[in-house]
Amino acid sequence: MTIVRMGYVAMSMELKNASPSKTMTFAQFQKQEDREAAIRKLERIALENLENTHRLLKNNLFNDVHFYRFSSKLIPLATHDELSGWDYMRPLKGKLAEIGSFVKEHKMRVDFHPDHFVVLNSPNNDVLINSVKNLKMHYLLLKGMKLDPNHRCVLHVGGNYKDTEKSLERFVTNWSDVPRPIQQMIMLENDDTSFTLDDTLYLCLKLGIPLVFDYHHHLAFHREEQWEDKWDQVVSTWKTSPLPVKMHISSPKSEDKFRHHADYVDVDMFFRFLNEIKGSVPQIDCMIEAKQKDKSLFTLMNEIKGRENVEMIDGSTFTLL
DNA sequence: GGTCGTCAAGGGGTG
DNA sequence: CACCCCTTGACGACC
Repeated sequence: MTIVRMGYVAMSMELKNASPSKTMTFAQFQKQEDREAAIRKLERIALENLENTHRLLKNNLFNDVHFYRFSSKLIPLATHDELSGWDYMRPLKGKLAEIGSFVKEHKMRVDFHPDHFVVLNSPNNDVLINSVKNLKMHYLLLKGMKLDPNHRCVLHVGGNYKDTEKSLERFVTNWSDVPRPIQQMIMLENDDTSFTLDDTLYLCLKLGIPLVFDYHHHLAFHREEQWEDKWDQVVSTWKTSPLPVKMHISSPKSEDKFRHHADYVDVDMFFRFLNEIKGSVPQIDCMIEAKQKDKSLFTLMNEIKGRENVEMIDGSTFTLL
């Protein structure tokens, strides 16, 4: 028996005018004559993004959804070089605390997926420094929400640079330059071009990092490894985590665009995975990465309802018998 | 009111 | 090395 809890990413296809990712480009910022006024504008945008995030969380509660990935674009230009003196957290404190209490009150799981230019295994030191800076922003956001930052940020391993082994070892070397509190915030995910489940598992076991298994990525990119043989080890990377095992679920757009995410999740593909791991963990949290976001979650739940080895708990959670 | 090029940020692949 | 692609949502210039 395993409890399965579904979540979705950042934005809603059903709630209107609720973007948590509004932005201002650096070009626009520079065009403003009055720098202080331009910074106030950035702050207004960030606050609006947080207000919409709060609306989305309330909407999630209404729809029985308790697992959600925040946008990583909440604060435009937060870590841009030209804005280094800006205390972007100051105007957001109140709203962040409010969001945090809401999350805790309703026992929701929330996390982040920083953008792809956060690369911890880069051979370029500036890239590493900027990556840590960006992760620090995520850390401060979680602290502002008064949430335990442990295992709230999922990352890819990074670049392969045509040498998997060296690139994995560079991850290990660079890892020691990452401050401890930020290390503890991180989870790693197998990707679809550079690092397989085996590669990622090597780092996770060596460095004590939880592994977020992406089933679609694994089908798109693997060597000889069978994921079923590795599953127990994947689960073991979560031993020290206060949170349930997490995975990503999505479906290929088409045969020739296999890596691209489809609008919805293929329920049969999902159950091929679930039936294999059923009973191996008390609970698993599945993050849906589909173009139709929350809409694909609701559609999938409707399809799941009809299956025989399923007992519904609520609109986004079920027991797999 | 709708469409399309552009945007801070990295890396992969091709020629 | 030059160039375009990936991926993402939103902005804003333009029609």
